[in-house]
Amino acid sequence: MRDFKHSLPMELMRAREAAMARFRPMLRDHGLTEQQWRVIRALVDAGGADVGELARKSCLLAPSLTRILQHLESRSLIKRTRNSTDNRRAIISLTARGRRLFNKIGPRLESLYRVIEDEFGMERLAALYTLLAEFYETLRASR
Amino acid sequence: MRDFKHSLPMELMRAREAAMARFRPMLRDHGLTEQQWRVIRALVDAGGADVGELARKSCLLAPSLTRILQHLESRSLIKRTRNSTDNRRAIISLTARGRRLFNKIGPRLESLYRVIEDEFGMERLAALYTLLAEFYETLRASR
DNA sequence: TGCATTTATTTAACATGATAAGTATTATAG
DNA sequence: CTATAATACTTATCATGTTAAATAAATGCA
Repeated sequence: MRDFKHSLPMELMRAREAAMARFRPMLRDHGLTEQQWRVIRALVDAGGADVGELARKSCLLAPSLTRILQHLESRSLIKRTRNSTDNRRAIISLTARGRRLFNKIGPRLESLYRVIEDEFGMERLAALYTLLAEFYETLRASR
Repeated sequence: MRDFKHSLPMELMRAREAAMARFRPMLRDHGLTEQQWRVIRALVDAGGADVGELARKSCLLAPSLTRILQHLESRSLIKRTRNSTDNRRAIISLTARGRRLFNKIGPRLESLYRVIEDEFGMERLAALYTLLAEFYETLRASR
């Protein structure tokens, strides 16, 4: 049997964890989890979205997102609007406070990211991105 | 700012999730989570280890591992022994039942893994492994 | 020896991951 | 129209992720 150390899901996890270890402390300093940050960032990117779209963009399962949105709403970082044509959908968007928080944290995370770029090299990083995207698409396509 | 879709941690997570989606149903059929399986597999690989070593090999945080070991022990899949020279350490090993479960599930997961190899290609898979390992080492080294 | 320090593991508290089931609203076949 | 199915969330439940603190045993050193 293939060596345990070469389990692909575990290698992907270790790589991800190595990266997140760089970002997590700063998010924590601002009272955010990495998942909460993903939601905020997805909202900046989309500028308002329903829960389903947000779940896809932030790679979160719907039940997790429900809880996260409750947290973010209680901190007044997001707000909910009703879609008048479809009352099942709740349209989520950032509050001014949410945008301010993004503007404060975003650049700092970007600079941490650039450190990784420098250490690992842009070319190899680009190669990694490409392989990851291809891997994802390959497995999705043949599902 | 860099496009949200190109967040490295998220790409790593998506790729991992795409792979795990193939494996998880079969593990679930046998009442195992992916983390429980990682522990069992690490124990087969090591043939008995203390909790710290097991945490490293299975990429689990100690508190998670503590709970997982309680579950596995209650199902009689693992057993604990005391290390006579250091009473802090608990030596964990598989029971006969644990080994039987591994022998039943292991080959089936292997064949699922080979499907992925076929779909994505051994060469690209090897390239991905290499990049992931290098990425992990790079970030670890400069921590 | 005696005691502060380190190491190994567990417990606690809160947040998310994963699956199934529930609820409300919209779409659709008959 | 209207019963029924599909859609969009939400709730519930159990397991794990993450951090901090607690516990207990081993080590180091005055």
